[in-house]
Amino acid sequence: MAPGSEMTRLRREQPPAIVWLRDDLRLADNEALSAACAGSGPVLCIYIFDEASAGFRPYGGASRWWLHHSLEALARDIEARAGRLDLFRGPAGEIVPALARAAGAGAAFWTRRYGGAEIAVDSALKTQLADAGVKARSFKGQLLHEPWEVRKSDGGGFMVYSAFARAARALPDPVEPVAAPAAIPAAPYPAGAPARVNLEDLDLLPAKPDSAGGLKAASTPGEAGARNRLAAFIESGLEDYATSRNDPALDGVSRLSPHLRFGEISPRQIVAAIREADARNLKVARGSDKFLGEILWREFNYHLLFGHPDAARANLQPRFDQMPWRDPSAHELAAWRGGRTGYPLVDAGMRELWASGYMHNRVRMVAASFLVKHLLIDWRIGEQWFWDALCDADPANNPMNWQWVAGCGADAAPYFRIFNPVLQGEKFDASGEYVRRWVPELGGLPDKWIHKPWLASENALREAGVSLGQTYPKPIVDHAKARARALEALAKSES
DNA sequence: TGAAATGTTGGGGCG
DNA sequence: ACGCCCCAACATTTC
Repeated sequence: MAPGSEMTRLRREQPPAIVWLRDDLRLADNEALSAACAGSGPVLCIYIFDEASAGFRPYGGASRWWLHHSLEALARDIEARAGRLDLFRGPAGEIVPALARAAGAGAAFWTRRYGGAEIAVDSALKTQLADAGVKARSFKGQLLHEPWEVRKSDGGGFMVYSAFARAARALPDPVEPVAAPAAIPAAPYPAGAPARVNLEDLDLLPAKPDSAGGLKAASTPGEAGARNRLAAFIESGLEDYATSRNDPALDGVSRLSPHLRFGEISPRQIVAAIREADARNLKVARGSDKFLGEILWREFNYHLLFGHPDAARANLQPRFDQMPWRDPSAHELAAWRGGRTGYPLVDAGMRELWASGYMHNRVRMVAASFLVKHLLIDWRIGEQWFWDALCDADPANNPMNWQWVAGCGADAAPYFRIFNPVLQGEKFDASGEYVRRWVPELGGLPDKWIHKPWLASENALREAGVSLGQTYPKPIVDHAKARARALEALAKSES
């Protein structure tokens, strides 16, 4: 048996394989990485920070923070297996071929993406690399099933979630996740290749160090953090998931969304872990089924993105193009963004978002509905804010969920389905714990008034130390009037 | 994964 | 004892 150093030497004489990591920042269940490591040559692991290619949407601030730490963790994990992660900045369509040429690469592998601009870059690249004699191959990894694998009987794509989910559930479970490669033998960095950058050069962290404080406290970006999060959720959250998921004060959801967004964990790994938990403990069946349904909402949103690459801009239902959105005033936009609308549940959610880069899903629906329906502001304005502020903002889920709330999406809530933020609060945050956590100036109010302080008596307000209009705002719109206005606007847009 | 308005039913107070 | 009314509770319809 040749000593390790001899094997390394022989391996380094072979042409290297490039693994282009994008939204799959993990070593386990990464078929592109495994394929590269299974070859006879060394491996060039690369990440390209690309906001230069046509149609690429710049990352939001919270996503940049997460990405920074995720790349940091990924580089460390790769180095622990004798590999190296090289970072680049610029248009991927130029960097990858230039690198392949300089390195004399024999192959290039990556995990598929589903946005319009991303597909355009990847498919052009595949052709270009093949023409240059480089074996380019893409893999499934971001989804359980490719959009073209879940089809209606007429071959078309689904526009209704329940039908999509039924079809997806009828497919065989995806293959078992593949293990992380034992070693990722680094190829020497080739002379004449595009210039590498340091992580710090990408400038992904906010200028004011303190503004990321809430993010740091709440999460651990990276593959190990994702794995721990999943294990903790299965251990303590899965059994009661079906009900706990609606209570924003509880730790009742998985909080895997930012890990999934950057591919630190794959949906295949999640499903495999759920199945295993099901087999081990019968009591989690209900929760795991519900959770699988949420994973399938994510799949559905990517399915829609694949069929509607312009969905971050264009209404999926064209009749909404006539919707008479109001020109938002700076004041009401600031009130919504800053959590000062006077509706405690909305304000708690918007403050959680700003402070932590996350918002509980139940509250996302209410806060989004408030912007679109109570303030009659174009959903795209809210979508952009969430894109900037959410660590988990991704090109499929963020636009599709906003369209769902606004009523213009696929299988959307009917436009007239208008959330009452008071009733939603009383139903899902009955104890007011969530509101008190994020809107502490209302903390002294009794449960009865915590979601509608403007109806409390002068006396109750005084005892709680609340002065409406001073320590906490009065509602910026009246619910009943705003509801009537929204319904009227819809009727107008349909006429 | 709505909320509000409207309709229906039945118990109980009351003359 | 009976009819009338009120209204809570639930069901259905509408937005």
